Amino acid sequence: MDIEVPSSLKRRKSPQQRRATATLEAIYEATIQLLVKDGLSELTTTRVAERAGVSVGTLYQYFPNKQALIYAVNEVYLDALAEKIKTACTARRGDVMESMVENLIDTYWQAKTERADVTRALYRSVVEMDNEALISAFIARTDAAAVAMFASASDAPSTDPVLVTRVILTVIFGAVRNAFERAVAGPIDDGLRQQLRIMCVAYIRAMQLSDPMSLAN
Amino acid sequence: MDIEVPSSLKRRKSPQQRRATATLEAIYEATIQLLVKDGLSELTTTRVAERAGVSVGTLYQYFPNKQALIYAVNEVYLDALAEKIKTACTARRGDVMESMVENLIDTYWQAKTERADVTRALYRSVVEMDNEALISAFIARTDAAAVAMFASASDAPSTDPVLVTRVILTVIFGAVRNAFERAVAGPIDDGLRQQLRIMCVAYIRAMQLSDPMSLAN
Amino acid sequence: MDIEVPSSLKRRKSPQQRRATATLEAIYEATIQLLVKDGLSELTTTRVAERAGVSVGTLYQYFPNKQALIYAVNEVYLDALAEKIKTACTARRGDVMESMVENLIDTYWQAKTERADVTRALYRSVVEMDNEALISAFIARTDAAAVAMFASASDAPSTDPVLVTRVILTVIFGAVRNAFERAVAGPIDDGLRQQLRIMCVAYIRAMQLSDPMSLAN
Amino acid sequence: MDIEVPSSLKRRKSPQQRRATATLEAIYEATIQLLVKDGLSELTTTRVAERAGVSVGTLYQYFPNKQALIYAVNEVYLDALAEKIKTACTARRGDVMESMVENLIDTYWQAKTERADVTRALYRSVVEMDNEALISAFIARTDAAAVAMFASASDAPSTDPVLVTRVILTVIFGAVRNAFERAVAGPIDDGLRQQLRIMCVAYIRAMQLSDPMSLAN
DNA sequence: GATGAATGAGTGTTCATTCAT
DNA sequence: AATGAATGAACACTCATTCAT
Repeated sequence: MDIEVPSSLKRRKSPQQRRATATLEAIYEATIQLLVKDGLSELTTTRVAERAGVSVGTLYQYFPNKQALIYAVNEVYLDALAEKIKTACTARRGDVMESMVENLIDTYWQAKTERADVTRALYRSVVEMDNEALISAFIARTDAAAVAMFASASDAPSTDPVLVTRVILTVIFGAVRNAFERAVAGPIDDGLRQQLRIMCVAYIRAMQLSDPMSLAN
Repeated sequence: MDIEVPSSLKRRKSPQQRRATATLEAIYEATIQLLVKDGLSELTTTRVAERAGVSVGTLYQYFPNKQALIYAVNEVYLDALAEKIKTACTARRGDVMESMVENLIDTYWQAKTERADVTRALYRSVVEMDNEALISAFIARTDAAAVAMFASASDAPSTDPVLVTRVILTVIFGAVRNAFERAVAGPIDDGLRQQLRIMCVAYIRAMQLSDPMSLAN
Repeated sequence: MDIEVPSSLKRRKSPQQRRATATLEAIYEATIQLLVKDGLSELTTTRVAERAGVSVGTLYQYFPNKQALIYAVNEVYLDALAEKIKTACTARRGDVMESMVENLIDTYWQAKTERADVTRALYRSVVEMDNEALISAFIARTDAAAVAMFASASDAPSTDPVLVTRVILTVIFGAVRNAFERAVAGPIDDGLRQQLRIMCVAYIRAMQLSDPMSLAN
Repeated sequence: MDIEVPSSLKRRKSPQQRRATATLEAIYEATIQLLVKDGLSELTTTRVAERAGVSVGTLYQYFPNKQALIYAVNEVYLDALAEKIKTACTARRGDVMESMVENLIDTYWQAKTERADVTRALYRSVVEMDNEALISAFIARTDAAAVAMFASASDAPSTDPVLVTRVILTVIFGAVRNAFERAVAGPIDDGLRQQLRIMCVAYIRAMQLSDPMSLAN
């Protein structure tokens, strides 16, 4: 189920010096800016280096190839996103299901929405083949965090909590992405968020009702 | 709201002779096959022509540029998909909400799933800029069809049927896409479909209950 | 000195039927129009055929290749021009040198100027290699006509009439071409014509004076 | 009156290192050689790079496109030519008209004649559209230099010195070009030069005589 | 005779990547 | 370590020409 990070995509050197970190940062930022501005097809290593204020040679000191650069940018983005979700999930441990889902939706929505242009740009850039590993990793992490959270719920339905969790995440992640596609370039329809909360809550209740355990109460 | 089809993407000539139709068909098929096999980044016009058994020149007689080819393939795919959904929606007019959603989910799921590799390949190929027009058109058509269907439901909730419809479609389309991303290359988890039905039904019931009209009864 | 017309540039069939003549005419006209409008580099056989209202196949029935088409257009143009000059030269036989030159200048000037855009377009299109044969032929014909005229002059200088003639033609043809280059796109400076007349007349007088024969008088 | 140099034709980088200068030199030389050998229509960027001993990529580092390459070659040629003329004009300041014209003719003739094959090749290559800017610039420079020279003549005719100058240059430049066309591939008829001198001198004398000022003497 | 779809060699141009300085 | 000039494989696309209908 896990997908190995292809070794050809690994960063070349870890930035141990302060200068290196700054350079790396500049390269990331330049990449994202260009992705937002012109899209993946217009992105060239030369252009990235130029905007980052370094030479192509330097860029290649940090990344073995273009692919790895895009991979890294997505990795940073998804890592941060996964981290936010994980934090949010940890904070709600022991709560009731409903507030858990609502919080989950809000966290994800907020994260995706606050820099909509970047979100859109990266949605498009992930297409490249080997980035699948990234997505798998992201999904694995978020699944784990959410499963742990929901399992700790005081009103957790006994029926297959993993399935329920996965369904909820699939719906949230998917719906948000679709919302981005619907809003070609403009702002994301915020009405959807409220409905998503209603829907997920309704789903949880339905699962709780169908639960043999809950009948006992 | 509508996005014009960029004229630069229009097909060059419509096939009027039988031979031309066959040629066009072969080009579409070749494109899809290559997209499935090697992905968008490996797709070259020469390769497509080769596999289609025609010369590059011929390919360019039908499509003004590579972009237009990919556009056309996606167009055919999305048109067929939209048509299927429309037909399914029309068939269920006057039914109750629940069976409508379930049918909608099954139809879409079936369509996306029966040639999973093609679905995946096209999900990836749509990235290219101007294909947004296609997606917008697809969304507009399916929204319209679904709105009409749900409006005809005997138990339609009076509250904002357009919103409800849009939410449902957003969730279905999004969840399915996410499911494809989760299943890197393998088969799509069919368990999700059942849960999606449950969730949407639960959502509809919730909407009906919150409906001021329904309280009257 | 004479350059053979390369056989590969010969027209394929002589238009014996009325229809053929009309077609040929249309092709010539279309070629010139396109040359004027977009220049040689934008000229394609398909485009010419299209504008001429025939199929490419038909065009190739009349011309073995694109080169031959351009050759033919220039040939028609230069033949007509040479003919005009010849006629003008014949008409002035027996006249005095001065009025001969003036008439020659006016005739050439008029011919080149009345459709300046065509003149310019053809100046540019002649570049193509094999068209040199055309120019040589044109020069040979006009030289001959002018030599015959000047030789018949009542005040012809005895010194090398061929040389004098050639010089005069070289200067006239050259100066006019240069005038076209100076007037990038606008009208040709008509002041030059008057000066050209003055200059050629002055030259002739100078030649007559330096003439040993004339000293005798 | 002035024509801007189209920015698309500008050289990409000016050579700052010694090696770069050598490379640029090699590219120019290769272009001219190929132009002389096979003409403009056979000139391909690959061929040029090959002969210059560099890769196409390198060529494109210096020139944004093929057009710009041809432009640059012509520019170098015309700049050098204009410079020669300017120098010659400056040197003769204060002289009498006759020796000025004769010197002008000889200078131009010499410059055009010493590498006749290159001259011929470039005459043909200028055709391409935007090179008009070059010609305009060349004409402007030479006009200015010649006007300044003739104005300084001790026997300058008072009547419209600009017109006289322009006429003389038009005739010289034009006649030389026509001489090249007459001599398809062989050497240029040197007899013409002598006649050109006679003609221009005769013209100047005529202008001086017609001059109201000169009657006073 | 006329048509125009099909051909495919050929061209300009890009851009990821390397490596001498 | 950093640079950026050089590389050249690869690609999209054109267009003169042919030939089956």
